Amino acid sequence: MGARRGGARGGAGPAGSHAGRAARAAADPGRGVAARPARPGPARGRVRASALAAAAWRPASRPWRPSARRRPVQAAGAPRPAPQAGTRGRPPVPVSAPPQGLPGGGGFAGLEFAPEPRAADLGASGTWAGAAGPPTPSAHIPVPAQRTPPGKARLDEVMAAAALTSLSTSPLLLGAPAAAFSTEAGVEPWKEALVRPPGSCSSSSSGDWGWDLASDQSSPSTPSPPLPLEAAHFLFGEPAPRKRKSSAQVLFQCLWKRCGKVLSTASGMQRHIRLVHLGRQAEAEQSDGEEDFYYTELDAGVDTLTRGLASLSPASPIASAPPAFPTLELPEPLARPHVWHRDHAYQGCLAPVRLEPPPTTVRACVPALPTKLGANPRKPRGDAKKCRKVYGMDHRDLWCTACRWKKACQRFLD
DNA sequence: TTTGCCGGGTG
DNA sequence: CACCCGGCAAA
Ligand SMILES: [Zn+2]
Repeated sequence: MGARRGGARGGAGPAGSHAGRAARAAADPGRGVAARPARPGPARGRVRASALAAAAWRPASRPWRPSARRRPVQAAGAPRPAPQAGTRGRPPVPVSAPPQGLPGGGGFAGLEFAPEPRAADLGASGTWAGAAGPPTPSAHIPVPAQRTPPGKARLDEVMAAAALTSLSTSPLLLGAPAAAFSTEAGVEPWKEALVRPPGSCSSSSSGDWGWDLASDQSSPSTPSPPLPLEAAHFLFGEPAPRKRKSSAQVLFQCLWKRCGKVLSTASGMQRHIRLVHLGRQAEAEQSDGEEDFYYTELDAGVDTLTRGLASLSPASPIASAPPAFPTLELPEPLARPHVWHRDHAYQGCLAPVRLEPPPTTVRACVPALPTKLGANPRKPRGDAKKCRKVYGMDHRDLWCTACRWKKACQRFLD
């Protein structure tokens, strides 16, 4: 029936607002996407950023998936139509433009001012240059081999014993992760995200995809959330995580973002995490158990490991898994690094893909539940905060396209 | 109340 | 197709 969609909810925008998008659309020549000023105020250059982002985002394979390319990408000096008087229930948002919220040279601003050339540049390189671009990581598994001071990777045998002692301590799931977040992500996550220039995504270096907020290079001591939450979730949600490991050999895998390091001893792993990721001085005895969160154990020789690897292979037949949930896909990307790259060219390399082993492992288990739930129509609802929550209603232009369209978020998948 | 997003619209 | 939003259920 619709028809009523004149947009203009009691909201506000009298003038052009009226036909919500209609107006905008008309006034919006080149742009299609981030054209949304999100609020009556004139949106500075901000748009450009998201424009780029949106323009490039493209899930590998997902529901309703918007096709990769949207309209022609923005016109250079396109004056933003601005108005768009909150067609939405933009309630109490008299706030001022976000930009000013930050210090002059502040992160957010950085992007906004991105000079056109830059933008164009990016667009180009981000999109295709990837091909000729950096060989990137081995295009396979996240190779750690990047930093990790080769120096002090030794005394682990020694500490093993000590570490084992503290190993038993149950992880303080509340403490560790929470703390990690509060450190920086506390206030303005979006800012942080933007701070990192889009270019850095494809920063040749070694495998720098996915989230790389302030993780390593910037501040080793301030661990950006690797995936503690997830880890926790699966640790608990899992029906029978560790079944029989008595006979099987057990390995320990680092869950840190793109580390995935596998060690044979828990202590070794703990030390690894403490040193490399937590930035602490490896003193096993002082371990508060936080490390426990950043690694998981694998059943070598058993499905866990096997499967994990399997899904990493280009030919991974995720088909086997129940179609209930969007499994973690990466067959394509892996097969064709180029495409892969393109994916990341979007929105300041937020968090599109996490094709690391850890999550994989998790995934392998989760879907097991829904098998029977096939009848269940509705998905449980993601646990992660989505664009809306993260960026807020103001800054809507920072949301991923999906979110803007009220679709399932693509950037922060569950 | 807010958030996430399905389903269904529009051009 | 891109884009938007009503409206519901979960949080
Ligand atoms: Zn989103």
